[in-house]
Amino acid sequence: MTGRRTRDPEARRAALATATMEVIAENGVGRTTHRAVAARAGLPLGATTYYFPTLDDLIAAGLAHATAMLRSCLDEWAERLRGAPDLAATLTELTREYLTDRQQVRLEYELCLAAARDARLRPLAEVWMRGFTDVLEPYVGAAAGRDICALLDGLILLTLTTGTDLDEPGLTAAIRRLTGG
Amino acid sequence: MTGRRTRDPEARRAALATATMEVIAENGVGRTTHRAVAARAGLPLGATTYYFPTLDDLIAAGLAHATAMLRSCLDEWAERLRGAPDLAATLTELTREYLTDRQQVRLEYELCLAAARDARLRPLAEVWMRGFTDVLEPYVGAAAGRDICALLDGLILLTLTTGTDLDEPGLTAAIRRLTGG
DNA sequence: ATCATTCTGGTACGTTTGTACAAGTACGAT
DNA sequence: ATCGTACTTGTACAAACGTACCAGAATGAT
Repeated sequence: MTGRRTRDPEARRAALATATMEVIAENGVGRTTHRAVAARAGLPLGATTYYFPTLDDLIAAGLAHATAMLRSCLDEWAERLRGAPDLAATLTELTREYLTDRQQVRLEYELCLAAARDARLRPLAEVWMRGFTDVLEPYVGAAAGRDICALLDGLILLTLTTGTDLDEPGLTAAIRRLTGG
Repeated sequence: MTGRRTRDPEARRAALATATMEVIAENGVGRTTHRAVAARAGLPLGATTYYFPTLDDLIAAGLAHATAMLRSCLDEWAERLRGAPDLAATLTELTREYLTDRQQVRLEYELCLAAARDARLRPLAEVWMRGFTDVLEPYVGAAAGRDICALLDGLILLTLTTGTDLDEPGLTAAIRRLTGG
């Protein structure tokens, strides 16, 4: 606790990671540049290379920050599911809420695609992929958990690419079927 | 049928679209450049801007070419399903085969993400999204068709990002559950 | 107070980028 | 044969790129 004002390296590092995440969500990994990140963070260009030697490092930091957000999102989901009387209905509602921030949703798929192309990023992508099935597992078992996760991912992708809305009753029914109900 | 040898504008246009598709699959939409496409097509740089005024046009042509391939892929799937005794098992087998070419799979998700970012590309993405559910609809109905499509998309994404193999028996069982069997 | 260290911010470099263009070549119509 | 049009290709250029670097300011240790 030093009460700094002018200098705060950790805050800068975090600000750069956040800004990178936002640029990735907006422009995609492939169009993420030092200058765009610096501008969004309100920091000079040199700050990006000072804290992250290469562009790949910067992007990895942005994606890591994104997975940290996803993880906290998962924690919230886990808690909401804990006391839920109707698992399928609750999952549907959570999905609906998740879809309100399309920027964030795009980010998730940017992460997946980046991990598909660069194996070093796979641990990050698995936080989301495996993390969600782990949340579901106690309720429905490992197999159904993975299936439901896949179903949600696919439906989210569908609404994202077609710009349509989620068919909530249909989703609830599908989840029930997958749980063997 | 003119038997040209030296000049063939349509062949060049097609070669550029194909090359663009390949570059997108390898590097992603965001890292697709005129020069990379020209090099892969074995054509001079100027050819890219002659046939496609801007980079966006070139990329759109590459994605359109990709959807054309996806459509023919869908046709093949439709035919294989037509005489299949066991729908779920056949779909699992088709998915397994589809996953052998990861480059092509990545391309599909590049298309989805590009469509999510640029509404003008949505008609292309819908060829795949809706096309597959249309193939399934006669067998399982519209709702289950969409759910199975989503399930497959999600599982394909999972295997793509984690680098793992498909759980074939699990997929077959999940499809059976979604069809109400 | 001094000093080594760490952080800051601006500038600079060589490369790669999208796009424009001009000079030249092939081809269909006449 | 010739002529206009369509195609070809190499080159050019300004902008943006990743990265390197340096002079200085702030900081903690002494």
